[in-house]
Amino acid sequence: MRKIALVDINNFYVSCERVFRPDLQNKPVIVLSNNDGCAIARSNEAKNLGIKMGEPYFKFKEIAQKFDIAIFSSNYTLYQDFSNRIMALLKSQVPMIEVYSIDEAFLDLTHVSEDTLISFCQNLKDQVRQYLGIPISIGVSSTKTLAKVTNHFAKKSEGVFILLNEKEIDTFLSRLPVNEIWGIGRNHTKYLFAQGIDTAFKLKEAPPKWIRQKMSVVGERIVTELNGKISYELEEESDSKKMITVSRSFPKDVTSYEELECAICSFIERAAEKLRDEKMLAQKIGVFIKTNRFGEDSYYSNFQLAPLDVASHYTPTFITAGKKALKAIYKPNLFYKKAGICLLDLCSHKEFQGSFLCQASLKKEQLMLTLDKLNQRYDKRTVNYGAVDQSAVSITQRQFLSPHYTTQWNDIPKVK
DNA sequence: TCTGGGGTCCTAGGACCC
DNA sequence: TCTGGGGTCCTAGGACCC
Repeated sequence: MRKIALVDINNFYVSCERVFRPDLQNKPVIVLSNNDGCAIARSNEAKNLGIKMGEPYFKFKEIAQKFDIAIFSSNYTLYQDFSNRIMALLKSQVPMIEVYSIDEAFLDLTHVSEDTLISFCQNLKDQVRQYLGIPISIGVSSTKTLAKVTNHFAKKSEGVFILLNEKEIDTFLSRLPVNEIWGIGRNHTKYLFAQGIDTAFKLKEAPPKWIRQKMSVVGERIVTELNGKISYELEEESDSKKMITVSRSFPKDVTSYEELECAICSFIERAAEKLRDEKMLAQKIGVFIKTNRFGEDSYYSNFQLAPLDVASHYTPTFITAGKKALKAIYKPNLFYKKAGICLLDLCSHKEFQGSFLCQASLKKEQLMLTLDKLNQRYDKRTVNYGAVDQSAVSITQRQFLSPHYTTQWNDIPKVK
């Protein structure tokens, strides 16, 4: 039988901060998101005070003061560094590991005999604690989904938990609300509850065909895994990224074009930097802007650019606006036109150009023309400045597009 | 007043080709 | 006025994850 472990770092960001602040052990601690917006990591003590994941800081500020909660702004560089060290340590102890996220990894422990499994895991846990000062939990079962379930119960006990016996698995599945299963989110939960499926065990017993119909293959795979059959294999080598995004919510509304342009240009620089780190090339770039999603009407606009078009040999051919954007432009207060112009500016941005095969492909005039056409199509509607709350730049990458694209990263001409 | 950021996968439906 | 069928590729949007 396969034995798959899920290692999860407990309250990861909080645990990192505590390494440098041992006085905060057993005290409530919270790490906030960008702009100190909301809680993204909570110590157990903070959880017990009722603070929810993602809760905005201004909503729990009073509680924080009253109970003397230690508050930290996030320090992702530090957390990533801790993560790398922990993963390296785990890697040195097992034949196969899949680093799933910054704070989680799946390990293949099939080689470990059942009677030594607990001590093996306990030892891993102790090592991470000893060398890095970080607490982890380990759950072991026969599939990834079940390992996730097991880890859930590991957190409630001593930090190591093993479930391999089917009867025992069923017992614990009966105790687990269906929404706690990996891959069952808000929407599926609502649907499943309406159907009377409220525990993991009931989902396990649900007819696969019906699940497939209602929840697509994704649901079907979950049910398969709950039944102890693998549908998600461990994947050791992570493929290269398919998308790179740099996005930010603004601390206050942005209402001028200059401000917006400035923000987007800095996103582009960062995105291009990441692209180079990955040694990849961009196929497409998109920009979106959003008005405040908590406002009465929330507008969203998304623009895409395809600078590399195989058929026309690198000629930039179109700017498209998504359906939502098309709908949105019929509403006032949207940066429709301005966002388009912004995109054009990006094309001449040196960071951006560096990520394409051929600078000559970026002809501003051509893009201007396309944009003009687009504007004509949607009428000379007056577009006012609106308040933009969030913006992003994303780059998508696809494999090299044709045999002609044999250029290596280093051969790409640098832009002066 | 203040509400994160970065990803993946799946599907329906449109565009396009022969 | 009638108006193929099958295949592939692409995109937007939904759902979910940490």
